[in-house]
Amino acid sequence: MNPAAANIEEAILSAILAGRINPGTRLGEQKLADLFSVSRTRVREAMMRLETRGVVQVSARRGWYVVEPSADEAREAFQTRRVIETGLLHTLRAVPSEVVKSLKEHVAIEREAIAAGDVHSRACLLGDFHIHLADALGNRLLTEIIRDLTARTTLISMLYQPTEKAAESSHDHEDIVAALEAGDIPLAARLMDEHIQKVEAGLNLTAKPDPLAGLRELLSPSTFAGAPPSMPGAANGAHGHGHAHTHHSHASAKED
Amino acid sequence: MNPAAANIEEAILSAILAGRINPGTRLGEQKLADLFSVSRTRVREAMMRLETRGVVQVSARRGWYVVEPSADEAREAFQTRRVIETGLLHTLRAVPSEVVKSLKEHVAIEREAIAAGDVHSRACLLGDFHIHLADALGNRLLTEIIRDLTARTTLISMLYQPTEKAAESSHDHEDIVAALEAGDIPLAARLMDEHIQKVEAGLNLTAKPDPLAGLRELLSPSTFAGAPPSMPGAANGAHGHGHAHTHHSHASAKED
DNA sequence: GCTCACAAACTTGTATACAAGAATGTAAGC
DNA sequence: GCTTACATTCTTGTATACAAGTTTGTGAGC
Repeated sequence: MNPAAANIEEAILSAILAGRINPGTRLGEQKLADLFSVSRTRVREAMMRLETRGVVQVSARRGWYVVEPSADEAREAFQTRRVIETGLLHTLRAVPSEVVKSLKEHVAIEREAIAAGDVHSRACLLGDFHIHLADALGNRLLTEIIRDLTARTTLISMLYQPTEKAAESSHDHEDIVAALEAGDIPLAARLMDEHIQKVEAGLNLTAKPDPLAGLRELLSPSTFAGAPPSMPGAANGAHGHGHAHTHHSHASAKED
Repeated sequence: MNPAAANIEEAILSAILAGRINPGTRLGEQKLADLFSVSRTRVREAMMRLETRGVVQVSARRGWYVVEPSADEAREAFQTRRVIETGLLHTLRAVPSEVVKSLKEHVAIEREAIAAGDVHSRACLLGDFHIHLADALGNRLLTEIIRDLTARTTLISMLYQPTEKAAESSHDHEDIVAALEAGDIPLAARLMDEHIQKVEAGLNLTAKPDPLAGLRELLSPSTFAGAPPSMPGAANGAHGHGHAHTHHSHASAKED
């Protein structure tokens, strides 16, 4: 595969996994081409690959956009994750001690990031746990599948998750690792199942994603100070920033 | 997505699933472009997508080739299928009666094809069973993942499977459906696990795929009659077609 | 007769030019 | 002042031309 195109692909995917790119973000071909110092051809190649992997979409002659999964797609993604990750644990007969060890280390790093209030790496690490688990088994194919799925669920969380529950997720991870260490694989599988269901249940899938989310963010109170005078078309009720809307998107909303 | 490119992609994928394309087959850009009456650009688009999905590979300035999975990759693919398909069954609490019904119909069609000796559609249907099962659950994402995996395992079977075991596979399918109908989902999951393991065990993964398989086929006895006279470089031992080689590839070797 | 070096043909890799359409800005009409 | 029609600009869609490399074919030399 082309190294340059692979770089772009990987850069975008890992940015999504890290919660640095919001769903709905527009990815212009020329801008990416300039940024990576390659021609549009390469960028298009990377984008088409990402489209196949389900993380971006093209709108004809308008541009490439990071996907904004619908509620239905969100349910499918979570169901698929449950199927695969519990299936993974069920299939195992024993977990190698090195794997348990590296998972414990991962959880420790998670806790550290949470304790330190490091929102950014925390979000990244929480999603990474599952990838790490698959990776530890040495099945590259399965790892890649879970990685793509995690990118999806990360975006979903950013769209539908109203609150942060990082500590809780990390606690779940800890329990799963403990069960694995104790050799109680059915328990681990059950915990994993419950964990993913819990995360899904924490989402507000009835609230449709707000197509204006990006704009609203720009109009939030903190940025009002620097706003240009006499903003035209501020056809809003006068509640300052109120806007009774159940949904709000925030940068590092990833939870799992 | 581009309709023309999507057609090419789908045509190639379903040909693989049907066992009509052998692993290692070369897919020239220009030839495909002529065949589908599109430009190379579109063909390349489809090929890159298929590469992302793991069914073709490009060899620099030589061409695109249908993948020939290594023994390691074969193990990964089967492990992944076991994980996902048993996970799928384990996750279920109940199976809707319509799903059972459509699965029974599918198995009936399988048996018919086998009884009629219809090698071609039989191979296609056997792989289709699993896709059908996923599809019946209405999860498009999961269906697509299993579809791609099935393409992989089909190619693997064509490379490593020395014998045909179609009837056996269909019998397994029947048992699985029976368990589902009886509502005994854990049993169905166990049967599925055993089924996939059995298919994998039926492969000869120690025998390295023969890079000359395609050539050997062309030199098989049946085609010898019409062979051009005084074939140059027939540097073979004089055993007619013997060639003590553990592996031989045949067109419709798909088993599952 | 066999091997090796060179040339020709063929195939993918990449960039670029231009076409087609969408979004935006502008001005005329009511 | 507001709406609507049109022109402009920006972005992707597509094809094509050429570059780069691989394979095949040919002939000279031993």
